[in-house]
Amino acid sequence: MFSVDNFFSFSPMKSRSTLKHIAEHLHLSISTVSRALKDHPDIAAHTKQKVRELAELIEYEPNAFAIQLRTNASKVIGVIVPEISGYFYHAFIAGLEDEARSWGYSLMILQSGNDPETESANLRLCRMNRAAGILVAAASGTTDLSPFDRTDAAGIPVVFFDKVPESRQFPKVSMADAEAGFLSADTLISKGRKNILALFGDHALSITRKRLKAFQGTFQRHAPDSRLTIRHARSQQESRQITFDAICLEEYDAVFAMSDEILAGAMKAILQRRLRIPDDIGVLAISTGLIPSLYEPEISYIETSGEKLGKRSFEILHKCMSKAAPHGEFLVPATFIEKGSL
Amino acid sequence: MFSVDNFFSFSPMKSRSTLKHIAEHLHLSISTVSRALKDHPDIAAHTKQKVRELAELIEYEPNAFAIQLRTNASKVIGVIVPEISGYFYHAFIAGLEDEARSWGYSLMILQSGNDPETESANLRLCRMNRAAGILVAAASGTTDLSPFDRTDAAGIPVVFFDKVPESRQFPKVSMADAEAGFLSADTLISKGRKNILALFGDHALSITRKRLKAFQGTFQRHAPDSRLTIRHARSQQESRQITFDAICLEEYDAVFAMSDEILAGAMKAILQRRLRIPDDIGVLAISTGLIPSLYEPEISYIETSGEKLGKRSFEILHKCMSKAAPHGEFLVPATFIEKGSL
DNA sequence: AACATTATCGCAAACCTTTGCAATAAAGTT
DNA sequence: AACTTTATTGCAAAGGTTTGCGATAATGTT
Repeated sequence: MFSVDNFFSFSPMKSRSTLKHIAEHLHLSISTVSRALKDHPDIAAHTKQKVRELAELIEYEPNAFAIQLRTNASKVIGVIVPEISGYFYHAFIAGLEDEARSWGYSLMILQSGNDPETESANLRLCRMNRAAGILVAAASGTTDLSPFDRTDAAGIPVVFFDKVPESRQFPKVSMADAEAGFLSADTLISKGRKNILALFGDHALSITRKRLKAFQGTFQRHAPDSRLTIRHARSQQESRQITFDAICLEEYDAVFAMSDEILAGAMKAILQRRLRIPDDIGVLAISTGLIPSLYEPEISYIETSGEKLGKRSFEILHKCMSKAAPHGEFLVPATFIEKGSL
Repeated sequence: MFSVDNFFSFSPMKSRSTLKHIAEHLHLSISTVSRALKDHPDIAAHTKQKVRELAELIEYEPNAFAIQLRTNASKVIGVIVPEISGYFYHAFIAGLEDEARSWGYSLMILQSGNDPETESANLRLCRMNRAAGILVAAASGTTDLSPFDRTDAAGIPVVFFDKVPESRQFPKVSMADAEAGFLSADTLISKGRKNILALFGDHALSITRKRLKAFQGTFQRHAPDSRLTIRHARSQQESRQITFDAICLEEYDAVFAMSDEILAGAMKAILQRRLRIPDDIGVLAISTGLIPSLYEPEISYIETSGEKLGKRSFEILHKCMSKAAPHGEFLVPATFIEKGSL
């Protein structure tokens, strides 16, 4: 019938493997070829056979651009994060990619660098590429939500995660911060820790306030006689300094760190003072899990899994994309992972 | 002339802002509008003015699909890595994104999970999406390079990074492993360490062999009287066990870890034995930088920066995309970062 | 006044695929 | 024999943009 050679002699390889070429060499119409390849019932079995054979032979691969133009939809999900690196987002992205791939979607990753302007430009990119949906961890400076409105109006669902704005307009998925705070306090109480240095992040951040509120509330309710020393740190260095000063001044039962960054700082101070864990001092953190696994003994922690958040976020976004618009805020539960530090 | 209202009354917002609509409402042809928007000299100044105004008013955003179909090229770079998370790749991706964005490119991130089949599928995805170029950290099981050939034949440049195959066909960019090995040895020697426990990864990996060879060679040449204990570990746990056993049996000057994972294991053993750094024992690692910064004192390390590798990789790929095909292997230099552990 | 130049702009094809509908031929039904 | 079904395939439009070339009118040149 035909060989690879004489096919290619007609059209030299150069990505010229289109429906049209298959059609020409089989003396069929483009539409027939198109239907044959997607197993349309209208097409005769022997025709399908021939088409499939040639398609395989010349390694036909559909042109995504044409399909996307025709259907005006892509299988790409835009992801906008302040930074890819750092303690948290890469885990999120990994989990998200896993889930997305199993549904046939790919990820388009954009960093905002915490700059609302870049964020807006990235959003525009997603619109131009007709992303199927967008996941956003808002830049800390973002107050104007109109760029997101525009995206939403263009029919591209937007779901916020982790750093979510106040607005109730968009679906949001975040860690169960209150639960994590509660669980932290509960764990410390049940381990009999009474005199605790509790390190939190920037008080301006809602995540800090949520965790702190639940943490304090739980102590007041279930162990009002405990001694709680609350401190706030805005960086690893600050956390270290605060911890060091504190443990030099006084003996604590335990140190609690509300995040990986804070934990890293606190651990430095503890290592510097050469305190024994858990005998001299107990340690508990809210964490993604990597950092706690680096010490000896490993640090017990309340897990706020980036992977899980990623998977969950995709689920919510996926619902949004299939017209069944969910609404409100969704929480990824926190769980206690026991290691040897308490 | 016209108002927003009566424009929208004609065509209700629904992402219907195309060149065609601008043309109709301005009684111009599509081509004129297209040219006006890209400041083509053929178009009269006042026409450009009007077009731009309306375009802005209705928030015109070009349809990327149509452009890509027309030009058969996208501004997307495919990135295939074994895993996004882990000690290294997220830093790479972050650096790459930074550089790519400044050139107007976006990233499409795919995980292979170290599975050659998934890798091949991801490659196909990149082809279908006519990626402008592809960066690949090969899955460890990948031996058949034909999927990459096919991509290359389709006119999409492929550049390998980090995990690079033996083949000399594709450009490769990787860390200067030999240099890192040399630098490590040199640093240990110049700090006067004589009895060293040196921990390396899986000997089957080329990265291990390169670093080890340079490391050993340097000692033989510059400090042949040193006592080197070489050990191989395939995981954090193994590294820890090996280190623990070793430092229980004998007193070492220093511990050297050839990677973050190995370092993490070694540090656990050191912490467990409560050895003082750097007095009881010195520590040096080849690392990305995050892990060493978590201990007290921070660990000195030879930096193999994922960010830098990302930026460099983009540069090489960028050259490939502009027909100036570079060739061979490119190395990102390693530098010594001094902290307090030696 | 006849011609050449310049400034603007529109036509139409091309990129590749999908899909409603029409067309054709073969087979079955009365 | 006239008719309806069924099976198979093709036509053509649509999706939005880019671009070579042709068209028109206005201006400049001899």
